[in-house]
Amino acid sequence: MAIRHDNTELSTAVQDYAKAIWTLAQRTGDPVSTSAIAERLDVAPASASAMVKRLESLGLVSREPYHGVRLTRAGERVALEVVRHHRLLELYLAEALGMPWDQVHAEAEVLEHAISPELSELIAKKLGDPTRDPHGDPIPTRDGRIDESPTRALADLPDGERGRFVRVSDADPEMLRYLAGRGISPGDGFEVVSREPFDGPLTVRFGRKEHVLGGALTRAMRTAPE
Amino acid sequence: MAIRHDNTELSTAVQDYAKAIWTLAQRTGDPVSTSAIAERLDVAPASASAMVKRLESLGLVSREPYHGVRLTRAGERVALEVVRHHRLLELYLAEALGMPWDQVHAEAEVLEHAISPELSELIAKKLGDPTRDPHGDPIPTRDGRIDESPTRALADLPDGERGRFVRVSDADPEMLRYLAGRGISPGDGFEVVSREPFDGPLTVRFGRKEHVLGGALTRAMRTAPE
DNA sequence: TCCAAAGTTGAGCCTTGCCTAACTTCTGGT
DNA sequence: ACCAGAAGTTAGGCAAGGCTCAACTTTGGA
Repeated sequence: MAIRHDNTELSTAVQDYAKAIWTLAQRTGDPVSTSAIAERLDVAPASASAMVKRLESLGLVSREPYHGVRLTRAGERVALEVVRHHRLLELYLAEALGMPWDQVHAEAEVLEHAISPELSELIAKKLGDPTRDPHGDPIPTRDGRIDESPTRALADLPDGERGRFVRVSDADPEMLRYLAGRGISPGDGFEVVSREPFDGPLTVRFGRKEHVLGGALTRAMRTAPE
Repeated sequence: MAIRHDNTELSTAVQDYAKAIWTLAQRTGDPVSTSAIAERLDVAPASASAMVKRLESLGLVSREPYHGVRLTRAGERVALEVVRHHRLLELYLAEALGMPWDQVHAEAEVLEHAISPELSELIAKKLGDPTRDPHGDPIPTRDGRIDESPTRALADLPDGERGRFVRVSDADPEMLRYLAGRGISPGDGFEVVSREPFDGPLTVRFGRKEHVLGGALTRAMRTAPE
């Protein structure tokens, strides 16, 4: 039985499902529910159910009917390869080609399915085999490993807590623009100065400057201990 | 009636048909036959016939049943955009990323359908808005113009003729490797020293060195007057 | 003028990916 | 311990995209 080492024969839909399942499994490690997949990919639950069966027949997931789905090692490799492509591309487009940050995600979303493994390695080499993309997300290695130290949402930190802002979702260009406009980037240290009650804004100091940041934003911003 | 300025909504098959028709029309300018398209794309004539009707309904070709097909201006724009993408990508992959020449074509064949107009312009800018790709093929401009000065096959030149080797088909990696290995590149001047009869090899001088080149090769090598 | 080659049409197949509707299974609150 | 509602699955279907073969029509050169 041949083991698949190349995603090129998998439809982009299949790759997207693998990626979605991987992402959803990230937080908890638990099996991923059909409805979560359906919601994330914006399809009907029945469609997700059917596609998941397809992935199973491809050996990419193991499935316990009614109890969710997990990626097999093969499925994880597929997902990590897509994620690696995506993050390398984001970094490359922004850094080597000067593409505006808020366009980078959409472009990578398409190209991640189109580039060959060879090209992705050339890009990685050109970038000096980076381990993080511009959003602070870790880049899986060629052989399917990834640094997944857990992070906490900025919104969940108590007053006075210090930490390092490590990453922010790449899916919302607005946030990127907003943070970039304020000079805040992944890697920066910070201290939570104060928080308003009832999901109110946080006041956070980055370097010398204090910023007042709203709820949606501080929930998207992930932090690590200093 | 909206004029389409973006290929992204056209399937890659449609784009490939437009490109094929454009390429086939290059030599003669005459309408392109169904069988020529079918052969080039390696499908049955009936398939090509059907697809061509689809292109017609998209306004990309005008068709005279039984008498071939021509690209409309809109169709030509589509084809030229794909060709521009392809050639920019080839150049970029080879030059900026150091991808081996013989892989460049296959990679570009896929990516030409995936990159956004924005990315293609960033690439063009990075390359200094080049007018020729590594094979010597002219690169269409953003607005759909292309330098199409006619060329002659090296094989067709008489003894003693001088000229400039301007381009070679990018479809055959073998030829590229072979020529590169001998230090012959598009742009080089040459003189035909002698030719053997019955489709025999040509002896051609490039700079100081004389090379003996076979029929298939010298038919693929296009030349311009010095 | 006639016939072979080229082109077209018709019928159909297969894959992908999605949907809705109806059914089944699970789960938590009483 | 039960059962209602939530979550998941199956069944049936549809539309688009591309392709095939077989049979028919048109064309154009000998």
